[in-house]
Amino acid sequence: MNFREKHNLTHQLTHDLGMEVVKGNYAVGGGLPSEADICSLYNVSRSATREAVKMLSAKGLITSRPKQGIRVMPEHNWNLFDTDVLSWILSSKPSIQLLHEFTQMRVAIEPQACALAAVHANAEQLRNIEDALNRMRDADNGLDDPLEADIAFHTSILEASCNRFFYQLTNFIATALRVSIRYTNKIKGVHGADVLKHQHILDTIKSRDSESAYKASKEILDEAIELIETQFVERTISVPVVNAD
Amino acid sequence: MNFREKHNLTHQLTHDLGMEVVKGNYAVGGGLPSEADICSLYNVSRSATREAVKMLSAKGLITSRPKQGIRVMPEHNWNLFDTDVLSWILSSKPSIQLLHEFTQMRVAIEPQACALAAVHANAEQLRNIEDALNRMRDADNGLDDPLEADIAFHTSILEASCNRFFYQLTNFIATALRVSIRYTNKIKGVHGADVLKHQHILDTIKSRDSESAYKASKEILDEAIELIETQFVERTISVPVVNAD
DNA sequence: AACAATTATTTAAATGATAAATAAGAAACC
DNA sequence: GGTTTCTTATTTATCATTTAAATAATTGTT
Repeated sequence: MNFREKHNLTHQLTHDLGMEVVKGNYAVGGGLPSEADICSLYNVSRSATREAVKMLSAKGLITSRPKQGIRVMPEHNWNLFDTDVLSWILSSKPSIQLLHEFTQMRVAIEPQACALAAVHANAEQLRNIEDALNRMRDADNGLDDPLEADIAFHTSILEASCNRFFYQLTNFIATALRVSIRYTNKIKGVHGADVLKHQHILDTIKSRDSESAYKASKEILDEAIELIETQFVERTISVPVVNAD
Repeated sequence: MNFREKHNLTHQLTHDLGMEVVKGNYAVGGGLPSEADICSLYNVSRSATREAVKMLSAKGLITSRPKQGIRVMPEHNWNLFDTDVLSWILSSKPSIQLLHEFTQMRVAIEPQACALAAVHANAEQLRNIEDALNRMRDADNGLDDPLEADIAFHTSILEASCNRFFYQLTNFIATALRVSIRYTNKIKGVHGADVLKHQHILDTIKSRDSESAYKASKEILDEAIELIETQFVERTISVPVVNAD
C-alpha cells in the first residue's frame, strides 16, 4: 500500500516485521527471533536486520538489548500517530471498534481545530479551505474524487489552525477518513447535503466566529459517531453478549 | 535528560543528529553531511551512522536515498508525538508559543477523555484516578511530588478513556505538564484549591456524568490557556520597554 | 542460603568490499 | 537549438566478517 513497502530491503523487512508485531504474532515482553535468526529467516544480511530493528524500535514497537534479545513493547508504547504503525494496525486488524476510537479522536481534534482556524487562519489558508470545498462540489458532480476532496477539506482546516500539533494530525485524520468510507459511506448516500454542511464550517471560520465553527464541525462528527455506533450494535448483536465492557 | 541519550553509541548519535536537525542547523530539503562525513565528524563507524539515520528517518525527520544523500524532511512530517522528537524540540527551542500550542492540544484532548472515562471507565481505572488524586493531596502536604502527582492524575484519566489513541497521548500530556510548570507555576501559587477542582473531575466521572466531566476538565484548561496568554502579552510587550519596574 | 565470579549468548560496533540507485554531465539524435 | 539517450561518478544499500560490550544464567564459594 505504502510506497515505502518496496522502497528497499530494509524498509521491506521493517514492514514485514512491523506487521508481525502488530498482528500479535509475538508475545508482548516475550520475544522475536534473535538477530541471527531473522537474518536466516528472511535471507537478509545482518545490517539489513539491524537497521529494520532500529526503525521499529524508533517507532516504539520493540526494544533490543544484548543477551536479552528483541522484545515486543507493550502496546501503549507504540507510536500510533506514526503513519506506518497506523497503516500496519489497520491492515492487520481492521475493526469497527478501531474506527470508533478513531472517530472519537476526530471529535476531540477537529472542532477545536475549526475554532482555532476561525481565530488564526490567514488569507491563503482560507483560500485553501475554499479550494477544497470547491473540489467537494466538483466531486458531487463527478468531476473529482469525493474522498480526496473531503480529506483536503479537513486537512486544510488543520493547517489553518496554526498549531503544529493539530497540523501534525493530518495523516491521522486522512487515514481515519479513508477507513471511515469503507464502513459508513456504504450505508449513507455519498455527499449531496454534506457540501452544505462543510460550506457552513467555512462560513463560520471566515466570519471569525470561533464558537459556531466549533459547533458546525462537532455536529458533523457527532453524526459520524452515531452512525458508527448503530453499526456497532448491529454487528455485536449477532454475537451473544461477548463483552459488556 | 532521557535515559536513552547515553544508552549506547547509536542512540547517542541519533540524539545528537536529531537535535541538530530540530535546531534547524541544516536547511529543509537541503542536506546533512553524507554518511561518510558523519562518520568522520562524530568519529563513529558506518554501522552506527546508518542505524542512527534509520532511526531518525523512522521518526520522520530525514530521508536518505542513494546519490541524493541525507535530507531534512519538512517539519510537518516530523512525528511530534514521538517522545524523543518532542523532547529535542523542547530542549532546543522552548518558548511560550510552543507551550501555548501544547495547551491548545490539551484543551482538545483532555475534556474529551474525561467524557469518555465517565462512560467507559471500569472499577480499577476509577481507583487509579482516585489514587492519583490522593497523591495530589499528599503533595499538598509536602508528602509527594506535586508535579508527578498531577501527571499521574491526568494520565490515569487518559487510560480510563478506554481509547488507545487518547491513552497514547500520555507522554505528550506529561511533557506538556512538565514544561507548563516551568512557566505557570512560578506565578500562580502551587495547588491548594486545585485539588478540589480535580476532585470535582473525579466525582463527575464516578457519577457517569459525561457532560459535567467534560466541563470540569475544560474549565481547568481554559484557566491554563488564559494564564499563558497573559504571559504571552506581557513578554511581547516588554520587548520595547526594557524595564517597567 | 546468600553472594561472588565465571561463562555463554546476544546485541553493539567497526571494517572492508561489492551492488544498486540516481543526479549530472556527455553524446547522439531529430 | 532543443530533446532524448547514454555514460559516469557519487552516494546509499547490502553483505560478510571480526571484535567488543553487555548481561542472563550458571557455577562456585563462603
